[in-house]
Amino acid sequence: MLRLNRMTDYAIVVLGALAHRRGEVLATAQLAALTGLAQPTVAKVAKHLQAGNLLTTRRGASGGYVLQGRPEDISLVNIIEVVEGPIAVNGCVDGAQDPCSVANCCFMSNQWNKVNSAIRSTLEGITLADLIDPSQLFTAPIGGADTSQAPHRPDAASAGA
Amino acid sequence: MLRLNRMTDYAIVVLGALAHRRGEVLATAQLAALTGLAQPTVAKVAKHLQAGNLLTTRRGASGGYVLQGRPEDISLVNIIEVVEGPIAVNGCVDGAQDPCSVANCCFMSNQWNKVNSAIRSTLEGITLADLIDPSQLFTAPIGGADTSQAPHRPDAASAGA
DNA sequence: CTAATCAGGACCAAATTAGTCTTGATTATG
DNA sequence: CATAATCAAGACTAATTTGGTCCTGATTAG
Repeated sequence: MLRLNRMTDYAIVVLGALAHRRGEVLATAQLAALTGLAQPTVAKVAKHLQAGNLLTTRRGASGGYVLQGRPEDISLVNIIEVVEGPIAVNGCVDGAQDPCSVANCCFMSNQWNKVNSAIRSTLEGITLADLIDPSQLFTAPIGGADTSQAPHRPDAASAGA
Repeated sequence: MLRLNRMTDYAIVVLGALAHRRGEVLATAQLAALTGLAQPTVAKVAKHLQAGNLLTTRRGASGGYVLQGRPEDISLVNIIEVVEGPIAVNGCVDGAQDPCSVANCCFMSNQWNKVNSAIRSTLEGITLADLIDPSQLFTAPIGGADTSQAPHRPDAASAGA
């Protein structure tokens, strides 16, 4: 437990693909092929990332997405907060989305804030560059049959067929 | 996001109450009164904690629960893992309850394990004693009207009435 | 013996999450 | 200029998870 959303996982995989092809404009279809995710899912994730300025967009024919900034400069906190909102172990920490309603939050609030910022700074120290191991990443050609190394593919069957 | 279960919050509050009355045997009814939680909820949480050896039990009339061990020796990881199961930011880390099905888990698995153990060791350094501030804790008498300082009370209305 | 209390689940309801689909705006290309 | 490709935005549905309640049985003090 203490899980990340699956969407966050997806986001990281998508960012990984973009990082790998730095500078290239990749459309959702290409990203879907690279990551093994379904195309609508890629689109949904990309929307979040776009809104969070983690990638830039080019609309229209031959449009797509480009990673914004260097992988070493994108921290896990960054990605998580763009996709899931502020990190908050419970409703008692500052910035929680559905704050604990008791008083100005309960008496433990102060302690929880410490816990939260401890976790936060841990995640801040980890970057996209750390997460992706370029030597193993996305070795399959676009549209290739071998997407078997792609992570998290709930729709792996259709992707593989 | 990256939230704890509410049950974990409850567990901590319950443990806090037991820590405050160290040595005393407290029944679910008393714990409910102290914490402002509903009695069945206390019972449910206590069951978990009992199974995880975080508290000892005395059955029968005038039975109840006692904290097992010192608050300084009970870490947050301890509590979380007893209530929620192993800490796992996603299905790619060792010990996850619903492991990612791809290969022996995806190529990022190794990185995720690092992230996970970073978080884990952060939480390992925080104890029950750190979380509860004895000076403000559970000042209301048992059954007293003033439970307004108790945290997380979805059923606050009934508790206060 | 009786009443109080924990043990262990089953069960239901509500909230959240994941995933799909539709419609509309934008732009490269011929 | 027409067309096709592509992103934008969000509505909608289905599945899963979580939270909370309740019931039945075992244990034990008085």
